[in-house]
Amino acid sequence: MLTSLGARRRRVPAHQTIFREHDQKHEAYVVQSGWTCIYKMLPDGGRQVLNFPLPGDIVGLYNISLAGSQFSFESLTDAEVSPIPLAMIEQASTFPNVAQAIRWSAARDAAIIAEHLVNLGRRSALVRTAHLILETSARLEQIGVETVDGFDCPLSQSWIADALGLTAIHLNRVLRELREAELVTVRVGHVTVHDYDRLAELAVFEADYLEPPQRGPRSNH
Amino acid sequence: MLTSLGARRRRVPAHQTIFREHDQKHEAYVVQSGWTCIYKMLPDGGRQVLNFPLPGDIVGLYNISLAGSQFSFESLTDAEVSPIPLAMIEQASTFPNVAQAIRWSAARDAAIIAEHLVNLGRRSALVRTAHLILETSARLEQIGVETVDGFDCPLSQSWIADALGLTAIHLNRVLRELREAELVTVRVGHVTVHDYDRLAELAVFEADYLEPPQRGPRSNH
DNA sequence: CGAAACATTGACACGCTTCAACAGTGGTGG
DNA sequence: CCACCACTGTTGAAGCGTGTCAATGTTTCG
Repeated sequence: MLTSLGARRRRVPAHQTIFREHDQKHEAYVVQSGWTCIYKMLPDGGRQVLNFPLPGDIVGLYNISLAGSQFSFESLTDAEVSPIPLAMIEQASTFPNVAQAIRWSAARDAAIIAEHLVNLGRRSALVRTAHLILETSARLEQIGVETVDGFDCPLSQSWIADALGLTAIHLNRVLRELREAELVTVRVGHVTVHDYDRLAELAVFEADYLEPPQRGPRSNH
Repeated sequence: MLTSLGARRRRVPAHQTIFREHDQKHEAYVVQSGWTCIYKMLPDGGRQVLNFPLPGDIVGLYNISLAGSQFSFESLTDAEVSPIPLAMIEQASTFPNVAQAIRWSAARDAAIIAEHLVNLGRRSALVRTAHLILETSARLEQIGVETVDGFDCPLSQSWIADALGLTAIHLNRVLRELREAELVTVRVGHVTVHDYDRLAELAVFEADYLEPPQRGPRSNH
């Protein structure tokens, strides 16, 4: 598991920046506990959240290949992260398991961000809000969180809105609509899913892009 | 150079699908010539373009780490692509130069798609159209195309609109606006840049995310 | 307790989509 | 060779989804 990559653990209080856009080359991190966020700021003060990395996710893998970081990384709750030495990534090949784990993580991140792109480009506010909720639910389930009727979620409406490319005000209205349709209720620290099936139908949600590759019969080669 | 990765070259006529979303595990490709496109389709017929891979770009690197492809890959013009054997990617570590090149390509792709996410989430239609034009110009310049006053560009307004999350109709109006502001003219096969500086100012365009890492003094480690 | 962050609601404006119509262009087959 | 068709581009009018501005309630936390 990737969570075993980091020998050191660093405790990070809530709402602290771990690295910032345009920072010089530096380490990658594995999130060990807590909720975090990667985002880009615009000159006009706008903010676009790229993803909410959860425990087990690697952040900043590509910082080592670019001149500087392309986004900021911040804790949303109290969290723990483990720095991954640059050398381990550049020489990951000598540890095939590590190399495989890193490739899988990178592939999954790319798939998530691509899905977010589809979300912003081609889905209505209602549908993409539903989609993000379901994606988050599926990711939590993958790391062992019980999500049958919902899940604890520390995200404020501002953060969710910044991930969905909406204003917080409009997101609030969208959440009301989802609540009044008895699909899902998003409250301070908790998301309650009332009707998973109808929610998934609304969001046209397919979780396949989050799943690890099949361990079954290998393809031809 | 990555363009030397592929021993075989495959000619592909315009508007041909090279691989499709949900296809089983298969090879990655290096684009050798021509314009191509990666996109995802929605059940309602909507289409979101993720990127327009150009010569030198690697496509489908992550297909090998996921159960199936997450997007479709198609030629927009007559093109040439070189398949990269799966084995070469999985054992890239034994060829440090190849491993480094692949990491760099993956990092750049991630940076481009993240920038597209910001584009869709937080910029107006006018600004993000300008941004895409400038990004394309910068990428062409990197591969040796002369772009001082513009560049040849086979993209139809439909394709551009599907990359920007707009309708083709609205994109048409946006292009008219850019033309009437004497910033840039987008025509059938050619983009003419009238005033690069004002266009870059409008788009708040910073090309740093496209640049290779500095070869200068290394950071501390 | 007080302050700051977060959530909620209303009214209004505007950007983008939708629907509809038509022109230009290139390719194809009769 | 030309008529036709599919695709692309262009324009107008109207509707609606989302943003903006403003105000108030609510929760959290020092």
